[in-house]
Amino acid sequence: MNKVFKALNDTTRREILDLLKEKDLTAGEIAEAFNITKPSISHHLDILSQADLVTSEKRGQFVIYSLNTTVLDDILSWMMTLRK
Amino acid sequence: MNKVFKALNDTTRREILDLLKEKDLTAGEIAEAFNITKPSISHHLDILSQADLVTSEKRGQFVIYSLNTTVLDDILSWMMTLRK
DNA sequence: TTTATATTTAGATATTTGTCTAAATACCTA
DNA sequence: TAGGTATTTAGACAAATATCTAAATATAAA
Repeated sequence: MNKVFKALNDTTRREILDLLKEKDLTAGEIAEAFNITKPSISHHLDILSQADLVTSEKRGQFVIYSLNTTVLDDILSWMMTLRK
Repeated sequence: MNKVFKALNDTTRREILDLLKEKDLTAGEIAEAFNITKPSISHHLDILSQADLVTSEKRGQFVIYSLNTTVLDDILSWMMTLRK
């Protein structure tokens, strides 16, 4: 759960997930949505990947990112039991 | 949501919440559960308080901490819509 | 093969974070 | 009031983090 919480602890990364909720996007399309340089967005995507919150697939010159929410299940159930 | 995610992004703090799920505890009782100095635990409790994940009440020399899970609601619903 | 586009890697830097020790504050009890 | 216990505050420090620029890599197109 550590890596997931770490990945979620950043507004930009949470907004990236919100974007990917709508549809898969290339790294460049994601970067265009923010006032941050591409290398910085690439770094954010790497952290999201490490947490398995996104998956990526290379297609030609592009890298397409997709949302993966299955890793949220543990956090969700932890929070639910915390609420009891 | 920022402060809550920040507060949750630490194993010690999440374990403090787990402890408080069982029953209210004084700062000292919480500190005893960890191999960390009391000032450090106090700092963690401060971060949890700022996020409103715990409330505290002074009773004599003691400060009693309680869990407050209502601030998790926003996060929970955000995660649920992310899963769609 | 050369040039252009998409993305990541490397390295630097300022800020934030978790931890510590020492000191301060607050309350209780004799 | 004096001494003891509980907790927090202050200040320091090493490690982690978010960001940037410059360079490297990979693919596509001319």
